[in-house]
Amino acid sequence: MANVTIKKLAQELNLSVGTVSKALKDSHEISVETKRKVHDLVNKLNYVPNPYASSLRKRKSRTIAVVLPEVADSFFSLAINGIEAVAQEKGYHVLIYLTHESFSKEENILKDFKSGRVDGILISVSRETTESNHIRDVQTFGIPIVFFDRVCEEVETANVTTNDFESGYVAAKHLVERGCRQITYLSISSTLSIANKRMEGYYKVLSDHGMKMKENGVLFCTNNEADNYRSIKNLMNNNDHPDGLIASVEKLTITVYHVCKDLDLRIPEDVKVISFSNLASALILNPSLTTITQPAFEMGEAAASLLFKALEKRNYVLKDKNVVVPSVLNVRDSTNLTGTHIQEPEW
Amino acid sequence: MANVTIKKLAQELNLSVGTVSKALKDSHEISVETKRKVHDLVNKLNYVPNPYASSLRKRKSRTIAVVLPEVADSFFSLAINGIEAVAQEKGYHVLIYLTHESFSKEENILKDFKSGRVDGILISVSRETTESNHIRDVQTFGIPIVFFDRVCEEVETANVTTNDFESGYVAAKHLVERGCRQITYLSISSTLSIANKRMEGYYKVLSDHGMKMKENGVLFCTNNEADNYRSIKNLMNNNDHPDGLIASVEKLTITVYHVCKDLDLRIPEDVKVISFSNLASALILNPSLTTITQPAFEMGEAAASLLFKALEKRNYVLKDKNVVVPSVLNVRDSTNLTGTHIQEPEW
DNA sequence: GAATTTTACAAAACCATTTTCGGAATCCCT
DNA sequence: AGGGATTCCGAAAATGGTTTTGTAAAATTC
Repeated sequence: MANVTIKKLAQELNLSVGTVSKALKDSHEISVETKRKVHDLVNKLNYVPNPYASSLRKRKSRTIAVVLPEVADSFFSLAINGIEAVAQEKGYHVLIYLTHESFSKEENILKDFKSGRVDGILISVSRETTESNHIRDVQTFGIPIVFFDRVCEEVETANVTTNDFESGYVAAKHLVERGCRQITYLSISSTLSIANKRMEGYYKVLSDHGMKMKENGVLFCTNNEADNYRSIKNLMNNNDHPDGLIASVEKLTITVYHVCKDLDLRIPEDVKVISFSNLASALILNPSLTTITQPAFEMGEAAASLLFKALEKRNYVLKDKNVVVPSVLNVRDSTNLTGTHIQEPEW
Repeated sequence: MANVTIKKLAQELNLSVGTVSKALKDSHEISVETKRKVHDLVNKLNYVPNPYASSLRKRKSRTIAVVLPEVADSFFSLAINGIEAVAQEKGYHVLIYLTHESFSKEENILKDFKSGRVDGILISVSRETTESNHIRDVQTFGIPIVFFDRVCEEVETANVTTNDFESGYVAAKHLVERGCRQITYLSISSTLSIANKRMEGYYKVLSDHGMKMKENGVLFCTNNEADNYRSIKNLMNNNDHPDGLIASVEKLTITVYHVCKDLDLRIPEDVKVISFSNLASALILNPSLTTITQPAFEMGEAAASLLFKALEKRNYVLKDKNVVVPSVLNVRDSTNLTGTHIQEPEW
C-alpha cells in the first residue's frame, strides 16, 4: 500500500499542500467547495495524516507517558483503565513504561522524556526512589508531571493520592477495636511516602491508645516474595506473635495467608488481618479479607484529568493541586471478633 | 530549559549538522577526535534527540501498539509485563490502547495505525469482534501484527495462544473424574475463538463419556456483572442445577462464588468449580480454586518476541508462526471429592 | 611525481506537516 | 469608479533530524 501524503492529495487536486492542510483542519480561509473535494479524496485514498510530521512541526505529540512500578498489582491495573479512559476521550495516546521498582530504570525512562516524546507525564515512583533529580530535570523542560499514589514530595507539582495517613489510622484502629493488642505493620519500603504515611496513621493509633511500640511493630518487606515469606514466617513462628497484621500492599496479603496456613494459625482467631487492597476477590477469600480499598480507577482518572488541564490551559499551575480521593474500609471475616462470622449482603 | 538541537550542537562546535548527526551514530567517516568533542558537548548540554524528527525521516517509530480489551483481568496485567519487558530490552516504546470490549473502539484505534504511528501491533481482539476488515486493512499498510490469546483466524499472521482446546478438555475431564455428571460451561462469547475452542474441548469430553449435551450445557455471559449474576443465579437456583461449572474467564469465578454463597450452595459438595484464571489469590480463596492457569507473562513475551523478529528481520514471515504455550491445571479444593480436602504443599 | 584513493567534513535534499506571508480576484461601500 | 476589505489560495519557511552527494586535503599507489 503506497503511502498517501498531503502532497499526493495536492497533486491530484491541483492544489498546494498548504491549502490541503488547511482544508483538513477546516480553516476558514478555504472554500467549502474545496474542502469537500479534499475530504472526498481523503476518503477515496484512505489518507491518514502522519502524526510525527505534525508533532515535529507543532512541538506537541498528543501523547502522555504513564510510568508505573509494575502492573502485577490490581491497583495499577485499575488505574491504567482510568487513565486510558480519559486519554482516549481527549484523543491522546498513552505510552506505558514499567520501572519494575528499579530506580535506575526509572532514571533512564525519564531521561528520554527530555526529547519531547510526550507532552506530559503521570508517574508513580519506584520503591527505590529516594531522590528526585531525574524528575525535576524533565520538569525544567516544561513538561507537566502529575504524581499519583506514590508521590515524591520534593517535587513541586500536582499529587493525586488517597488519604494514606487516615487509612493507616483507620486500619490500625479497626484492629484495636477488634481486640488486637500487638499489631505489626508490614511495610513495603522505608522511603515510600505512601508506606510511611500509612505507618504514621498506625503509630498515631498506638500512641492514642497508650500502646507502646514493640520492636517488631513494623516489618519491612522487599520485592522478593520468598524473602517476604521467610520474614513473615519468622515473625509469626513464635508464641508471642502479633495478634494483628496490617498489609500495606496487596501482594503481602497472599503471603500472610500462606504463612498462617503453613503455621496452622487461624485467621481471625489467632491473628487478624487487614490489607490495603483492590482485589476483587477479597470477598471470596478464605476467610474473606477486610480491606482498605483505594479508589484506583478514580485516582487514575483524576490524575489524567489534572494533567490534561495543564496541557490544555497554558499557565495552569499544577504546583498546589493536591487531590485526595478517600479509601474505604470494608470489614470482613479476617478481622472478625472470634466466633462471630458476619454475613454481609455486600453483593 | 531551551531546546538543544543538533543545529545548536553544530554551531557550538563549528561543524555541520550532518557531521554531528553522523558523530552521534558513530559513523566511520567521522574522526575519533570530533566524535569525542560531540559527545562531550552532548553531555554538557544534556542533548536528547527528537524522536519524531528521526521517525519522520527514517519512517520508523521504534514504537509498538498493544491493543487489549481491558486490564481488569489479571491475564492482561501479566501479559503487559511480559510485553513491556521485551520492548524495553529492545529499546522500543509501547503505546497501550483499551477497546473496553467494543468493536467500534477497536476499529477507531486500528484505523489510526495506518498513519505510521507504530511499527507493529500486538492485539487481543474485543469480545464483539466478529469480522476483521479493520485489521487486514492496516495489514495492507505493511504493518506486522501478532495476535495473542484472543486471535482472529481469518487474518493471516502469527498467533500466540495457549492450548485452549486441550485446556477445555482437561477442565471438563477433571470435573467428570471428580464425579460431575451435569456440567455447565460459562462462556463469555459465542464468537471469540478462545471461548469456543475451550468449549469444543468440553464438548469432546461429553461425547467421549457418552454424556449428552443438556440445554443448559453452555451459558453465555456478557460483560455486565449484574446480568451475569442473574443468569448464573437463575441457572443454579434449581434442584436440577449443574454439579460442575467451568468458568471460561476469571471474572465469572467471583460471580459464581457469590451466587453459591447467596444460594447456600456449598463448593465443592453441591457444585464443583474450575476456572480459567491467573489469580494469584486462587490458592487462598474460600474454598481454594481449581484453575487452568494460562502462561500470561510468557505469552506476552512470546508475542512481543515474534513481533520484534518481524520488525528486525525484513521478509520475516509471520503468517505461519503459531506459538502455543500450554496452560496448567492446578487442582485445589473447589473440585475436591466431597469430604476429602487435600492440603497441597504448593508454596 | 602524477594518478588514485581515502579521510573528514560541508552542503543540500529529504521526511510530512503547519503556518506565515503575500497576492490576485472579488465584493462592498460611498 | 475608486479605495478598502474580504475571500481563497500559493509559495515558502520552519520543525529536527538522516542520508546522499560533493569536495578539499591528505594519504597511498604505481
